[in-house]
Amino acid sequence: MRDSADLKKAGLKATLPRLKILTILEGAKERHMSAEDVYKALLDSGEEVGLATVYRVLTQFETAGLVIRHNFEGGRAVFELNQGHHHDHMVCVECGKVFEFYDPAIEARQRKVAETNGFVMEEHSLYIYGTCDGLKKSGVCSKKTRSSTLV
Amino acid sequence: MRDSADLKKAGLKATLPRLKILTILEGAKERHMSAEDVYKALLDSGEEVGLATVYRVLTQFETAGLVIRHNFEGGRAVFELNQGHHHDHMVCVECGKVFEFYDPAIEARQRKVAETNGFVMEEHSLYIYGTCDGLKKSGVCSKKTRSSTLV
DNA sequence: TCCAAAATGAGAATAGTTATCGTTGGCTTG
DNA sequence: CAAGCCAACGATAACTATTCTCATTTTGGA
Repeated sequence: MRDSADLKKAGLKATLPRLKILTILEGAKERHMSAEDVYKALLDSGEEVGLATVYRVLTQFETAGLVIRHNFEGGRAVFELNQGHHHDHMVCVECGKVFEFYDPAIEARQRKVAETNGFVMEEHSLYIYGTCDGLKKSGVCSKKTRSSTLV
Repeated sequence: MRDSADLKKAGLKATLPRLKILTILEGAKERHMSAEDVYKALLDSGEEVGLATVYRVLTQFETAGLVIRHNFEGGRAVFELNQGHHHDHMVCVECGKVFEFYDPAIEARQRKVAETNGFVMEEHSLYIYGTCDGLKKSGVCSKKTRSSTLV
């Protein structure tokens, strides 16, 4: 559970809007939210926070390492709390759900490729797009209209 | 060298704007161009093509499999001619240059991960962001202001 | 050559995001 | 505990990338 101490540690004042946004990110059922999603969640819980502030704070959180920004297909950025352990993503193009995975072999090969080419890797992103058919059978994929949810 | 035959094979009329755009994509020094880049290149070579047409045609080319669209960090889409052989990308955050690579082991592991999780993979994208220090020594990295070129 | 259908170009419209600026609030000092 | 400074906020304007609209022009076949 993050609180004002985490904000101060990140060099940010512990203001009300920042704490509220942090709370939303922690309590959300979907770990990956767009700025708009966070804004709507705030409104739904009766909080008065401007959209501009949401964008501003999310960017500050990203800079501070508290959240990670993703640019999935579609041009809309999504954010997730940085839980410390790196992982990659599989995005279902049918239902828009995002699944996380970690593969040591892939990580190792990426470092190898960068090194071999004299490239100093700062970060990397790997997204697998497809349909969660197998998962769908178990009720996970709710089959919304394609690309309506995927951002 | 692509020509009107390739367009017809893709189910597209061989119109002048389409041929011009194809020519630009083939002749460009940078294989990865944004719609704006293509538009400017057309103007520079004295061609009269509207920006809307560039966007429209690039999307049609993508659908037809002639080009591949990438969403690098920064929210701007870039396009490259589809040369048939799949590859991933390393993007230099200093000079904006894009390097391509192909690693069979990574490809195999990705398929494995998708399969293991009951996920039917349609496509995937792997981007490594960093600095081409080693390459820079050999004069490849021109060290422009950071992120001005990277899109 | 003629025509219908498809494509184009100019500009309006949209979506997502960032910048501006007067007001508010957190926090330190007295 | 009050005062004040500066960072942060909220509303909204501005911006960037992209798509849509629609009147005009091309393309490719009859």
